[in-house]
Amino acid sequence: MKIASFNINGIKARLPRLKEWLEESRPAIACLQEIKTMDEGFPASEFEAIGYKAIWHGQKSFNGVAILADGVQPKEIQRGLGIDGPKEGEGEQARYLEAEVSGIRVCNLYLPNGNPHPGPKFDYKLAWMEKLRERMRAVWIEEVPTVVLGDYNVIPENKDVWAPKAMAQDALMQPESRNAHARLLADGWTDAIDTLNPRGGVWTYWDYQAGAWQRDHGFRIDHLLLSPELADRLVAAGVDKDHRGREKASDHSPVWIEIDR
DNA sequence: ATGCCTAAGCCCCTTAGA
Repeated sequence: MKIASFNINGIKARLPRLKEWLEESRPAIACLQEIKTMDEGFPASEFEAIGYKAIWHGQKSFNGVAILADGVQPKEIQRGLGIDGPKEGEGEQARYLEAEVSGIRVCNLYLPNGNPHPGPKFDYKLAWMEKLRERMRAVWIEEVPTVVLGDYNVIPENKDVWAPKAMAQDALMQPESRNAHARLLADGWTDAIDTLNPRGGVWTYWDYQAGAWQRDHGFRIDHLLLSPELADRLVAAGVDKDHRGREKASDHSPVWIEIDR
């Protein structure tokens, strides 16, 4: 059974590519980030037509997350983490959606980028990570097979970026960001890609600018963290790298795990 | 030191991304 995460950077602009990927790789569960549409604009019928049922949490212009499942309706558990955005009075951003699908708890997230650093957006990122940790701890004690996946916007270690020096000032790899991420792992969660690729050098994102894709200047910021109940069933993990090189591609590639049963 | 590139909005420039 394949479970995937894909930051698609706009569901309207990406729809042909997204459907192509779903039909080619046929994940049982597909979590999307940055759908960049309000709830009304979500193309649910397009996914129904190829056998996927969905739940989604949209927002105007930015952010937005969705969970698709092959032939079954995801059962929503929670949306949002109860934390307001960094601008005065904007309310909560659409960055978190949790569901149960086929006996698996699926927590789909789009973590704040946090640039520029330092500043209110960086503070928001760190506060969001604390909220996420609280939620992960609450799910952990339920002892259900759980995957917490999505665009974490954190480069965990120097082996996860093409040139640490080039990114040194970026919010994605500040010590505070890394420490907050390390605390999640220290709670016991298993980073699926890292466990199977301990030497690093695996990228999930390549910038649109400066020929980053052609030069393979990427980094790893999309992660799948597994609870012990699911880590025991992990058989493979990978990145659908070739999708980054296609026409009208997202700047992220899909990442996935294969689990037993 | 800066732009590089892309998506969306209410719109031919700004905001946001990472």
